[in-house]
Amino acid sequence: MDRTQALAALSALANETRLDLIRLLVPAGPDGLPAGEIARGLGLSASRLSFHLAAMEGAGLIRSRRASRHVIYAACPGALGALMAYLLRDCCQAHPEVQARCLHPGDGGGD
Amino acid sequence: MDRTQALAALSALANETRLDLIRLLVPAGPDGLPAGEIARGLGLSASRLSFHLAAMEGAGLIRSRRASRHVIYAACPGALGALMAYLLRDCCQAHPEVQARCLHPGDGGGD
DNA sequence: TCAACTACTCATGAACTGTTGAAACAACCC
DNA sequence: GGGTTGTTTCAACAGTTCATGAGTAGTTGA
Repeated sequence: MDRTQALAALSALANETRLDLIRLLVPAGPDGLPAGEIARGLGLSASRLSFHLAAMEGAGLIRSRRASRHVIYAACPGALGALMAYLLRDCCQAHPEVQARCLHPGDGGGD
Repeated sequence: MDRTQALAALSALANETRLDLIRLLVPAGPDGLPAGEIARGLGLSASRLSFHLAAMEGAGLIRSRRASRHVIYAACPGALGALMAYLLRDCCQAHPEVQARCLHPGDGGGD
């Protein structure tokens, strides 16, 4: 993942609705969920959901496929992991405290 | 780290200038760097730098202290780690593929 | 006190983001 | 074909973000 992709992914995630979207899609796994079900699950209008899904897909964090009249969306766990790897390694140069706090969030004081 | 803090941190990081800022400040460690040196290092005007520093500090990703006529800024590695822990655990529910790609970015195919 | 230095604040305008509702498109069933 | 369901696109609007430049405030040494 390069800087441009990381910025796109961060921009995509920096939104409450889209964070909810990830939280819903990640556990759904590769089978994903149809747009209508996502809209009902999050209480969003169709056009609003479509806007946010497009933003997420444009950033490479989710992917879509058509299944008859439904469009199924699924998270791309690899892209999410790659973003975190970018933040950890490229941005923070694998700083030990960042890494420790990331892996063991309960430890240590508040920074 | 709760959702509101995570959104603030993601919004702060979703900007090229501020990503550069982190990249500069993390290796500088707890000693940090004075604003003027950061401005020279990144080639930013004083007001533009101040705007972005305030955004980062508001999100809790950096902290400042006054040292005579200088203001010194330093990264908060704990906050960066906490953001990643939030993404990994709360958002992705510690999804194994996300975690694996985060820790071993070289492995596996493109997602 | 003054000048020099360092950093911040503020107003402005351009560009971007996100919500809404209407319209359009696509696939299905009768 | 006509109606129904599922989804996307579009235009309009409000709100936010960001770059710029001018002005302001705090610190230091003469």
